[in-house]
Amino acid sequence: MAAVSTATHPESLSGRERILAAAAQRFLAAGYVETSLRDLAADVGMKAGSMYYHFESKDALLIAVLERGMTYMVDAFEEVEADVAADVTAEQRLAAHIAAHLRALHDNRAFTAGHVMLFRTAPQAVRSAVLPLRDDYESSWTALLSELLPDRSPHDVTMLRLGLFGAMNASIEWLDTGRGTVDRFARLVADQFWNGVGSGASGKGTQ
Amino acid sequence: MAAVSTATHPESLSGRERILAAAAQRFLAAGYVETSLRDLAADVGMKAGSMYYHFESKDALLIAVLERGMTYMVDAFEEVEADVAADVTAEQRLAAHIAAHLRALHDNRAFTAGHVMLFRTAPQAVRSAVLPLRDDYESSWTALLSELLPDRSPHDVTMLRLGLFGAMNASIEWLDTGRGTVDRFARLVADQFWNGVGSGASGKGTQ
DNA sequence: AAATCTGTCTAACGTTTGTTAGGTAACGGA
DNA sequence: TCCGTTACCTAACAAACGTTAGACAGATTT
Repeated sequence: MAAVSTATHPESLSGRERILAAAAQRFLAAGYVETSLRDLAADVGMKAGSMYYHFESKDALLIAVLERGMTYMVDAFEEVEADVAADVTAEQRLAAHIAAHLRALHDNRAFTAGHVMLFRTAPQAVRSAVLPLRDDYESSWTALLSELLPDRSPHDVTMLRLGLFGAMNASIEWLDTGRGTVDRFARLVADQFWNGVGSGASGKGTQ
Repeated sequence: MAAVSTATHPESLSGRERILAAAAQRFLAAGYVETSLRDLAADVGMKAGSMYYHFESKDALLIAVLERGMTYMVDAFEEVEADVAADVTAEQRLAAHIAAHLRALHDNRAFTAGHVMLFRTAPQAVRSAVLPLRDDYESSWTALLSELLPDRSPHDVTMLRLGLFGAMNASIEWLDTGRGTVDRFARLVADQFWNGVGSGASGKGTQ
């Protein structure tokens, strides 16, 4: 499990943690290149040069942010696998994972959403540094979906996973944070993904 | 630095068009800020200053790219509405729109995918310039889904649309271009969205 | 032939950027 | 008391950026 929630007591954190939290927020809001180290330093009450005591470069700072973001996601996935009862249906198990993914995404928005938004355009060196963790998470999901959908080809499973990721991850662009909202969207996605939207009866039963 | 392969007949296009095409490609591949006007000029065999004869600023160039991208999408939508037969089922009509969206997305990848990837992080002035066109497209889809899913609340319809957009648009990050691949993914998305993935019979009937 | 328009180039400007070298105050252990 | 470590600051560096003004060749128009 990773570090503490930075949201509450910013002044009690070490310099390194404060930089990390501010960086995640600014990177997500404004993008990596458009965030200057001078602005970032001002956020935590430092001067730009001082941050090189904590991070060896701007790229290293981004790597730390992206890695923490992905760690949150991996932890959330494993937690569900550990907690889920043995007798749940496939639909329930999938719904639990969808809810966990979306909660992790919005709870530590700066880091996790940062990862989703920034990975693609990050410098090559940064991408390959973060890739292993990312691959871990993706293959966890692939394994899960393969197990739940035994009749589907591996190729279909991959595409379904990518489609599901797209639907969930895009929510960071429009979904207002708030547990109620996130959980509601999670139920909608899970129901839609499993039962579709066309059948007259939309599984509102689990309300 | 290496020059980018410009579309088909680069030398037959006007200077303005060549700049536009190269900009769309570079913006998508590398991002807006990380693309310099000097690199861009080199792509079309010019010097940076010369491009100010065609565009009044870098922002104006981005606006032109984003607007063209969204225009492609709007056109694709209207074309389906015009062509679709009167007696098709709701599922078929939706499938046609999904296929059209995905085809438009991948056919003019530089512009349309550019729009999807770049809008969120574009400078405020750019975003508000492109917003009207974007809103047009989104409300077309909202209207369509409301009509196809009369039992759903407007709020659910909006969320379903956003989820569907997320699933489709994320494909520009991983789907290898190629008509066959795109159409196959379109069928998968349409079937999954309408019928879900849980029912033992996965509507492979339309193969 | 003269004048105008078109499309490009050169050369520079002011600004901002990531990064580094060297300094300094506070503090804890020997 | 001396020493080393921790955590910051100051000041500067070279490079890259968007943008502009002015010049210039070729075509087109008058």
